Amino acid sequence: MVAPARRRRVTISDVAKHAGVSKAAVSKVIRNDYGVSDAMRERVKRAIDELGYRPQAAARALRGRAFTIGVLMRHIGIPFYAEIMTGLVDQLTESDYQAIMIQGGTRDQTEKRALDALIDRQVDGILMIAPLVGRTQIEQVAREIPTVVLGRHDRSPAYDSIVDDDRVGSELVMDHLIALGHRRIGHITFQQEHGRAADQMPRIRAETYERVMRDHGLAGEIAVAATSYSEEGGYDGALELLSRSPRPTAIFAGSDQAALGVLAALHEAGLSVPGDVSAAGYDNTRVAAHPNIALTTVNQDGVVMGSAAGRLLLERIEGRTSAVHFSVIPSLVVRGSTASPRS
Amino acid sequence: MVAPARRRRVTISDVAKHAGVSKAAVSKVIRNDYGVSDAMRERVKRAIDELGYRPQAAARALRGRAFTIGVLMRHIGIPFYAEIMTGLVDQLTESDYQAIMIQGGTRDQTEKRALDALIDRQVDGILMIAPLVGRTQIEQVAREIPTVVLGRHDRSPAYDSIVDDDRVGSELVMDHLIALGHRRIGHITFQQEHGRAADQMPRIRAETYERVMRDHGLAGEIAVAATSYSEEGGYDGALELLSRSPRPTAIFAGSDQAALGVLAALHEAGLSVPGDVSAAGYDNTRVAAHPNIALTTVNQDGVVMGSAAGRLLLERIEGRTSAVHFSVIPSLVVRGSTASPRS
DNA sequence: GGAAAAATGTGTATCGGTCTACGGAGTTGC
DNA sequence: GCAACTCCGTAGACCGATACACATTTTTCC
Repeated sequence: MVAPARRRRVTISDVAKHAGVSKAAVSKVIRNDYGVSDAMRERVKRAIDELGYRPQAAARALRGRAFTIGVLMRHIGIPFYAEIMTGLVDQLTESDYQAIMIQGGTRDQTEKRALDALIDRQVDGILMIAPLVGRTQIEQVAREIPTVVLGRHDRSPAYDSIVDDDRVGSELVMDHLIALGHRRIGHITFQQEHGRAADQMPRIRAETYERVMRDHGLAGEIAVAATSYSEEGGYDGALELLSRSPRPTAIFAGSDQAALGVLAALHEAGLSVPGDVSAAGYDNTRVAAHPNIALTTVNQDGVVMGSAAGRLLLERIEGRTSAVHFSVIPSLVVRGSTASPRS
Repeated sequence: MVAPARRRRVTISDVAKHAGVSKAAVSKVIRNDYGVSDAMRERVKRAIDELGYRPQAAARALRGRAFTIGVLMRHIGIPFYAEIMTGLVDQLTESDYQAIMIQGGTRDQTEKRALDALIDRQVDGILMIAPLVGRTQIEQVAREIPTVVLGRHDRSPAYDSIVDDDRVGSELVMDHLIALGHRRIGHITFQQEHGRAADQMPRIRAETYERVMRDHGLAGEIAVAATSYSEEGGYDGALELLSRSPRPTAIFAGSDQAALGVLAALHEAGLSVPGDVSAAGYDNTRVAAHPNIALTTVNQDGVVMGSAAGRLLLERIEGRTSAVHFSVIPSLVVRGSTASPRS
């Protein structure tokens, strides 16, 4: 058994010595800086290969860039976030930047801690996915680090934002249900913990639901259960809505997760879908397509959103200061969970 | 509109000046080092609070520790990984360490790149979740950085490992199916790309399946479809198994994802579950519990595994060099997707 | 052919922490 | 009362890169 022998990592000095040039020259080659002859480049590159040198991010960060993009998300395991990451990673793969992720959790405080952790690690850019913290806090961060916010409808000159057009998406669902002949349509929304949530996505979906109802003269039929976008939230919300009399003939859940809870509640109540009650969600998560679920839902292209986020971040890192707001138009995916109500 | 005015971050020197002490003293207080009087500690802590100082990880990393744990995973959006992270974060929350995640993707090469990215970022410890790279490569990493591997059955003195006992889990499923009276039981496994996969989890599950079949005198009924653990893999594998004549009365898929594909294939083929064919999975993912799916599966406690990973990493960082191998005993969750075959 | 300009390479301060070595004050022991 | 020891605080080298200033060589242009 060999002793641990934790041998020292190869540094830029080693490369310089091995190539017989200065540290500065090596650094220039690495960064593709101006003032390097072809011969020098060749020579240094060979030395780098021979020694297997890779620059140390911490040292670079201290002086220049860390070549790191930080992604703040509530939790991994959310299928839609995975799509976003796919787009982001795809976009960054051409560049020298690497994406790292950190979980913010569902509480203001833990999210703040995670955000600080990213800042302390000197990331060059931050992508916040549906952050909880207030707008002023985001702006404060954005003043120091290029920032892109995904999934919030408040705009700011300090950062870029990417949203799905939740008004359009919600209208698609509602128009579909109403065209099928539904009138008693319930909605399940997410009751945020803190602050003025007016700009947040659940609020937009809920408001659009109410507006469409009113536009069709169904103001009296409006029924909103304010729970959460989780499966439990959908379950509880469905129970609440089903307890009304007469009960709704359709339920529009603000997220697919919640819609899964709705389906579970309907199943337990012995109600058939879509025979007794139609159900629709939002997000077009993977599982919604499964034939045992077959959920009508709204598709927002997470991959496109993620790759846009990557592009915007790189632009900002390169120096852009004007804010860009990017909106993705969603589409309706009709499946077996919706049909005309029994007359 | 105010100019960007990107003001300089508060550094340890600022704190030292503000408190009227040396940098070294501040550093000692931060690190809880020996040789600090109560008065000094008090004074420095107040200065830190007043200035809102937070140490910069890059600078710390260069000389000491980065207080960062890196987690390498194939992809986020896998529900079981989310459980692991919950356990890990929970364990680390007491410490000063932060977990960051990075996606390795499904190819050897991209995973290597992600792993290098973590190393370049000077993480103090690495958790590899079901890594693709070979054992020798892992050992090479582990020689330099405390490493815990989750989900691989090969052991090494160089790193700690955490596994679900896949033999036990697979036996639970198989014993259950056989007790119900099934004899023609098919299995869907994951055909790894590279190398000797003997120590990898899919292989263990497949081997256990075959062993149990043989033990019950069913060697002639063994039918394995080698596709992948994804939903597509399950779908394709199910089609392959169902094309046999006579067709199997039960399918044991190596993962819940694959089992979802099996259910989809059965649905499309017009076969009822569990009437015509029983189906079982492995992982007890969230969706398996949904009444529309109701999948019999194996539960492995991801939270426990994640928190164990955190504990082991912290221990190694503190200096432990002996290897620890942690095994979690899974349990069977019986749901509606399995029943006795029609006689 | 010589001055100006451009190209190329090097020396070294610097980023923000950590950590070792050391100095001075206070305590203990005999 | 003096040596030995402990305790507390500071100075300054150092980690591994970047980037600025500058020296030297080469090219360009009349």
